[in-house]
Amino acid sequence: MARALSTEKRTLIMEQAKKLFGEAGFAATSVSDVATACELPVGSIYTYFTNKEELVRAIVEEGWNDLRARLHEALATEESIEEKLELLVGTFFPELLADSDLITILLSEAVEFTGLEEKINELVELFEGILMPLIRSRPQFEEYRRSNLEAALMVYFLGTLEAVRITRASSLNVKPEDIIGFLRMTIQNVLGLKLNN
Amino acid sequence: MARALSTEKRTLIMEQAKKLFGEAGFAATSVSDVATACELPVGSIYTYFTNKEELVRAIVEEGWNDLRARLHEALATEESIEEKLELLVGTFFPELLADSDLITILLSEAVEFTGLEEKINELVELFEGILMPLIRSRPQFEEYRRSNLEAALMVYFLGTLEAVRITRASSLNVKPEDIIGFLRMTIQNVLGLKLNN
Amino acid sequence: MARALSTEKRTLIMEQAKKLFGEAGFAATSVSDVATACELPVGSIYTYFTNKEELVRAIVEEGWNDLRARLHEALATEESIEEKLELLVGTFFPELLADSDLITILLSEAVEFTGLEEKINELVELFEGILMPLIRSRPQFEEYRRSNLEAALMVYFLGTLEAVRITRASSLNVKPEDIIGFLRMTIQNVLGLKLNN
Amino acid sequence: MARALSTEKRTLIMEQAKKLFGEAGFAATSVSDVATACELPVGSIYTYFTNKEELVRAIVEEGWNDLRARLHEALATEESIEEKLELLVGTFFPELLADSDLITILLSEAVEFTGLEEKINELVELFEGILMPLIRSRPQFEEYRRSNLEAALMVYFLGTLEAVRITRASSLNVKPEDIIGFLRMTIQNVLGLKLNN
DNA sequence: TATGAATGAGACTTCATTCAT
DNA sequence: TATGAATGAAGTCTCATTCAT
Repeated sequence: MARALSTEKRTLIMEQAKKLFGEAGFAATSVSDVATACELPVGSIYTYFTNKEELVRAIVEEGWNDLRARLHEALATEESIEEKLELLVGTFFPELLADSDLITILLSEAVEFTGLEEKINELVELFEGILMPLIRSRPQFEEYRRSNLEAALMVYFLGTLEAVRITRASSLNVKPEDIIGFLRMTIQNVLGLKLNN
Repeated sequence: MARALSTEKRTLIMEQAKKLFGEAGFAATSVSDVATACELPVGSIYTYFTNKEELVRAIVEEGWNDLRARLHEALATEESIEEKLELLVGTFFPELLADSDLITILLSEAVEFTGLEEKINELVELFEGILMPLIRSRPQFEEYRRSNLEAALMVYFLGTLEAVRITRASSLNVKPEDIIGFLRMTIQNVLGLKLNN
Repeated sequence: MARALSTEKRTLIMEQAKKLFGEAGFAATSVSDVATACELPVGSIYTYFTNKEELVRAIVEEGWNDLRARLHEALATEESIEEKLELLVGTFFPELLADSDLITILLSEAVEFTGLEEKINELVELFEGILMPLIRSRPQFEEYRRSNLEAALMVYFLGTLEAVRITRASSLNVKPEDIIGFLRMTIQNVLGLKLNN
Repeated sequence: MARALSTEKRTLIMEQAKKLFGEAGFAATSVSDVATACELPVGSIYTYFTNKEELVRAIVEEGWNDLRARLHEALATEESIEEKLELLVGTFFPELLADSDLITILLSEAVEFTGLEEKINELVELFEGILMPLIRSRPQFEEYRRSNLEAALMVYFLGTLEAVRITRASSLNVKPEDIIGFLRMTIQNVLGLKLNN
């Protein structure tokens, strides 16, 4: 039998590519760059990925699936709205924000191969599902219901991601913790809930 | 005597390039593409701009300066916080959001040539300047002061821009008006101000 | 003891390769394409054939040998010139023309690996052998004898093959039957023989 | 003003490419090979031709157009069928057959980019136009009319071209003159005309 | 100043063949 | 014997920029 496709090699390629795409950008990183970083011949990249696009797609998809899987698993164990929101703000977002390469890739050029749109949609729907009972039960949220909860959630999510990307390689002194802090505060103030960190 | 460089040509180049960069992306648009769109020889691009980078830089800089100039001029005529905020939310942002090419360019790939960071900083500082008196005067905003007003503003601004970019070529049914609506509502609720549209 | 190479597999490979080489061309068909069409691993191709060239060679050689064997066998049972020619025109050529993949391979690119030249020579000699008695016996064929019977036969044979190849994937409404019809008519008119279909 | 596209360079590229495509085949000749033969950088090939396909296309088209133009011009000055046929057989075909690179290219792999089909069609129609009056006037050609004059002409034309191609790099002692001789003899015998060389 | 052909590095990708398993 | 991952040379093409005219 021939050598089996090496999971390690595949992982190595994805790691190195993610780093390079994140740091230098998708367009600015050549397949050769990736190969060099892996100390692998160029051809090998193509035994693991059909082409450059598939490579980004795989990076994003596997990164996101991983995050989502852990989120849904954790979510299943929590009952109250507060606990669920705390999970998002206390665990999911910190994890996501720590992965600035993934964020940069999600946000930049390759939107077409990256499906940012659908990922955001997913989060929006998840959040809506969590918040709906609350919103329905309180008349003062009427306005949110009528107006665009969707727009609001997009702004918060995308703003959070962008803030991390921009902040990253710049002199700005805003840190992921600050952003998480803001999100937590907003949830508490706007929804009138008390999260217990 | 040498003829002066034609302002018209320069403007034409910037317009066409902005359109192409916005629609297809900076990396995916060649200098020749720009020349073709202008019905101008490639060489001409280089008599007006040192290189491709300078061209984006100019597009972003002039677009932004224009926006900023009009904003500051208008701001000078308004006195109250409410009026100033209304100006931002009722005029500045709608104008900015209408320019989806500029937004796409600001946000994508070319961050390095684009100075998104400093533009956001500028807005943040402007906003802080407007809000500071209010925040100082009301103890319940204490929390905002300590925590990250900066982070908050970045999330709102960048989220707004990203939402427009993502929404643009996608099936999402969120529209610029919805986003503006959300911003206005947020200002009113969070700051306890009444904007009169 | 080592298992013998499977004849079935070898045949399968040759069939699929012939189809692909015929349809898409030798250069445009990769060894992997062949393997895929066979639902066989690439390596298998190389246990049956030294390399891609040997594969074409084998396809052509075996296809041709088969045709020739049947022709010679049949020819042995026929006595008269008329019967022999009828065999060629009524059986051999129709069979050959039905195999458009073989024809395409014989004629295209890979002439070097294909030995078209010698195949044509073979046919020419066979034909000359059949016709010589006739030609010698009739003074009006003098001209043919002096001039180039060889050239004539090459034109007829190669023209027939090319016509089938060209006709194949095109809008031309010439069909193999038409070509056979033309050959039969020509034999009758030029040689003054009556073939009885 | 910039340098004008050099006709000489374009011609040089076409000449070298024609030679290489003719000798080694289209697939076996790389664009780099062409560039090297021209002592030109690879990029330059692409300032004169969109891609490799366009290059063959241009070679074939210009070669064929040239031939055709001269043929039609000459044809216009001839009145009788005999003179017209003599022109074809005495001038056009010899010229075409002398250009074995063109013939090889026309016949091999690149049929798709080469339009052999339409070229043959053109010749067939031209010939039919010349012969029709003759055929209509003589009852013994009835058979030709019903059956496939088209098939016949295709076999003669394609056979002629193929014979030259095959003959070319092989040990066969059939020469273009022999083929032309055969064609002339056939015309005289079949049509009962006397061509005066 | 204006032009656009010229350049050549470098991008992505394919593929025949080998060889570890 | 069977497998199919590994390889790396080579192929086609693009493109920012220069510079002869």
